[in-house]
Amino acid sequence: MALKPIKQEIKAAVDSAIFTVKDGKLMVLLIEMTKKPYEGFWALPGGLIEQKETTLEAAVRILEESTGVKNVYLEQLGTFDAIDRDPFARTISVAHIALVPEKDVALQIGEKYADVRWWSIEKLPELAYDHKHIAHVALDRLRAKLEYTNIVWSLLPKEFTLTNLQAVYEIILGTEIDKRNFRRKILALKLLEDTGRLQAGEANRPAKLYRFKQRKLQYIDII
Amino acid sequence: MALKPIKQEIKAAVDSAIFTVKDGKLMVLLIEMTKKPYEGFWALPGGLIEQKETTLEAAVRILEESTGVKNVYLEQLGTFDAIDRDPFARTISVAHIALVPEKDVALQIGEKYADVRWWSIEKLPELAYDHKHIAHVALDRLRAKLEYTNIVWSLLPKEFTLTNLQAVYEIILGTEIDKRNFRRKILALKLLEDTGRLQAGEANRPAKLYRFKQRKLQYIDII
DNA sequence: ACAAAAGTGTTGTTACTACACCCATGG
DNA sequence: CCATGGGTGTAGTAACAACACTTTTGT
Repeated sequence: MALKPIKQEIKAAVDSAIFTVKDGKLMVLLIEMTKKPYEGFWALPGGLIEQKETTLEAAVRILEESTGVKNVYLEQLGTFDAIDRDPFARTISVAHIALVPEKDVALQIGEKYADVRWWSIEKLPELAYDHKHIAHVALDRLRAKLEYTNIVWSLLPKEFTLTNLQAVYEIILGTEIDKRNFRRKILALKLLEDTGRLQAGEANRPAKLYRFKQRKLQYIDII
Repeated sequence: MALKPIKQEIKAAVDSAIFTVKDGKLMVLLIEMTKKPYEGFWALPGGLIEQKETTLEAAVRILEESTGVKNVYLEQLGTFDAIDRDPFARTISVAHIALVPEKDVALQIGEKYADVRWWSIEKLPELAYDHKHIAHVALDRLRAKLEYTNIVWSLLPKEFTLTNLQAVYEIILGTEIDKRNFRRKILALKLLEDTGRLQAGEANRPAKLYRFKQRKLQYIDII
């Protein structure tokens, strides 16, 4: 398509903002880097894409390498390509968002990293490349999408109480929600079904367990 | 970031879905290709990105080359990277959406194309590569964004009547809207201001001319 | 005077917010 | 019997949909 053939020396990478809710906080997974000039910095898990894989496949691969999880929610966030975003080479990064239920995760410290762990999005360490920017855009997208889709399912175990669900909304949005109004609204959406079972073992009245009717992305009809 | 250095042979391109409203229809700009195997096919304007430009800069450049317009609304749509999307080489395409007011455009048939023209999105010709898919995703995004942002400004001239504005909504959304409800709602958003002037020369009562207070993207508060 | 588009209000319905008490269980 | 979180209803307000006639201009 180009008028004159252009000799491109551009690399294509993926980076993933992997979120979970843990200890009452929204967390993002970061890896600690070993190479200069970013030794000691943290970064979103990522890597170059291989010749015969799509960016989504690369994101799936990298997600499994760092967390051991499969079959989680994953979507493309966007492509970040500031010319100097990577000091080593001109690299464009196709960023993704992944959402995982905390208990599914078994963190794996790859040989190329110093460390891998969850960080609260409220206090992130210094990040390599443009990853602070990517993380910020990812968080905005997550918050927005919570409002008009059913993505929360991807952060919750198969069965959960309405209080669990409300807590996830409150944590991500950073707001308090009235319990009665929340329940009326979420049930009116007909996304959930009652499992007929109760949560046992707590020192209080047992809560009903619900599940999502569909564990895949649905847009909520605002009209 | 990669464990072993990977020899990548991946090219990075941009493609743009350039929309306008013309003759009461939503149109997209296509170029007719000259090279095999896509000779005679139409495609979204695009090209490889250059070493020292960002994808957004490349999209701006290509937009100006094909339409002569500058300073129009342009946003990244997403990256399309199916492995076999381009039969010549592994190419990932960062697709963009551009919105232009029809009267600003002076189409320019570049030397590398057989033809350039507007096509109604209702009846597109056969498209090269995965451009049918990209065009479809672009249209979905445009429709969605019409609902929660003020992007319409980018399709209208500086001054316009409320009827003009309503027509653009109806054309893009493909629905009819009640005139009274539409006016009440759009004015309540406080995005418009009355210019104090009237449209003259029509064989009917002259309509007030309005303009957007801000000609840049704003999100509409749903709350 | 006629055609053509501009402009304008009301009513019924539905969704949203704010708010406080009783219930079932474990210890 | 007490502490803990689970569960429920109502009233006032705001937003929305549906609907028809009068006004101003050019010809």
